Amino acid sequence: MLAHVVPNAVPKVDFSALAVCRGLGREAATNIMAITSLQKRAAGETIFWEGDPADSVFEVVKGTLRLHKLLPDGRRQVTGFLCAGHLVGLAPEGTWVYTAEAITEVTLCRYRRSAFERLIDTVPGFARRVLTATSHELRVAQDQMLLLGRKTAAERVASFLLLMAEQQGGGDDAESISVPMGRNDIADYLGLTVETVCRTLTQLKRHELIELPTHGRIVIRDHDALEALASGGIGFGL
Amino acid sequence: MLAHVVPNAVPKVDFSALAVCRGLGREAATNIMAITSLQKRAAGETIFWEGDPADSVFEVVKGTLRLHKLLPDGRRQVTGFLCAGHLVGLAPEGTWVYTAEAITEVTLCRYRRSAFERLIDTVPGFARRVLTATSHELRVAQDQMLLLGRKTAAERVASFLLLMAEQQGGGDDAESISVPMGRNDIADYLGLTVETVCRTLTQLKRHELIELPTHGRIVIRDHDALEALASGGIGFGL
DNA sequence: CGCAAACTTGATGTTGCTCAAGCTAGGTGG
DNA sequence: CCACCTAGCTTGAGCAACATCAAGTTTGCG
Repeated sequence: MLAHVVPNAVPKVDFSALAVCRGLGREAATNIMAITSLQKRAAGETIFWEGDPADSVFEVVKGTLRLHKLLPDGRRQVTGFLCAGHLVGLAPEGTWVYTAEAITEVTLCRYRRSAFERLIDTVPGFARRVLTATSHELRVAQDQMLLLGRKTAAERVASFLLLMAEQQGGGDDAESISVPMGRNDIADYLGLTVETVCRTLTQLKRHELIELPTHGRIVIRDHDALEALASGGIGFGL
Repeated sequence: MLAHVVPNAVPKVDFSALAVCRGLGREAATNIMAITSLQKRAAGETIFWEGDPADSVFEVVKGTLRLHKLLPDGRRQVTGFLCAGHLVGLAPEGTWVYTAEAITEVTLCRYRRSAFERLIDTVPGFARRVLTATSHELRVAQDQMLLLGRKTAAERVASFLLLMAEQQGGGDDAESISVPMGRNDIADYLGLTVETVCRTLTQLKRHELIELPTHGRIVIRDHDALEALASGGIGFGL
């Protein structure tokens, strides 16, 4: 309907499929659609920078985003990867507290923050949905704190692979998962270096827990062993 | 020690001073007070365990809580310290995702979750307040991810001291901050060992950035230097 | 005053980082 | 269509930061 399309024309999108709309009535969904605009960004583009004024809320419609924070000397921590259905910018801070970049080509749905906040106050059930989403992010962040503070390199990589597998809602055996982010991104997400991530993946391959068929794809051969490894169980000499 | 107290029987607590009430009208505050119960816990007591069913929301009224997660082999990550005014248990998960323990003697205000959720849906502005609080937790968690993933031991300890100082809303010079948690807790919060925390504190003392007058108290002598250190600036040979 | 728990300090060990060098895949231009 | 070229990936050797192990030392409490 009133959805503004910026900057590239984006073909038919089913607005009622947007995550923010799920479970809401037709009228509420219409309210939301009325304040959206769609954007398409190429892989590698920056959506916003840490420190910039934040007047929008984004929903990822398609593709994958990477969020990160920097130290003055350039050390980087990736705080999360967002795939379709995730919201970013819910915090009522005045400025962004991380930088967001597109890993793949990305389609975003943008809401003006002020309008979004009005919805929170007026649409029944909407606040609960947003609160649930934020709480889930917080829970994930706490799991990541355990990983970063206390897990070994092998445990971190195993945890990451399982997280990716789960996100892609796979069955259990012989999952082939898509890994759109580069080794550098994985390393900065896990608090390791590229080299350590590579070496660990190679080891996992050698032990036949995974396969590395092509760039951007990893096959999980032994889900159970990865789980055991991820939570600090058996070591496999890793 | 499990002093379960009916609200009205505890005259000394000013309910309208509870964090959840701030900014709400008299009627809303009355609604909230009607669903509370007060608890007092001794230092060292566990409030709830990771994995236990979570049917409550707690507000810390007095004292300090410690939240942590465990790996099967006992490695521990402290995910946060909560002092007066903080809420815990907002996530709509069925079970607790961390363990909460009292560091000092603690006074808690307990809300039944179902009643709390009804407030979210019915009291104007309440959902926003809760969402704001949760978003803030998330922001803090992301800062901690940067710390755990990318900062050196000295940077972590400096960051921690500044965080404590800020929480106690001090002025800038010669702050004496209260550090109720033990070295072990600090270590598990920062992803270090007790020994490393001790050594680093000793070094900071040697360089006259801090003083260690008594247990449970630290004096910040050079706030600026600590800030520089915390964000990876100058090294001070640390 | 004595005791246990927490803290501090020292000596040694190991994980993951740094630096350095190939390797591979995918994209580009001839 | 193929050769080249570059960015990203992989592997290796040596090293440093922090962990581990092992004593002391202090503190607070009974």
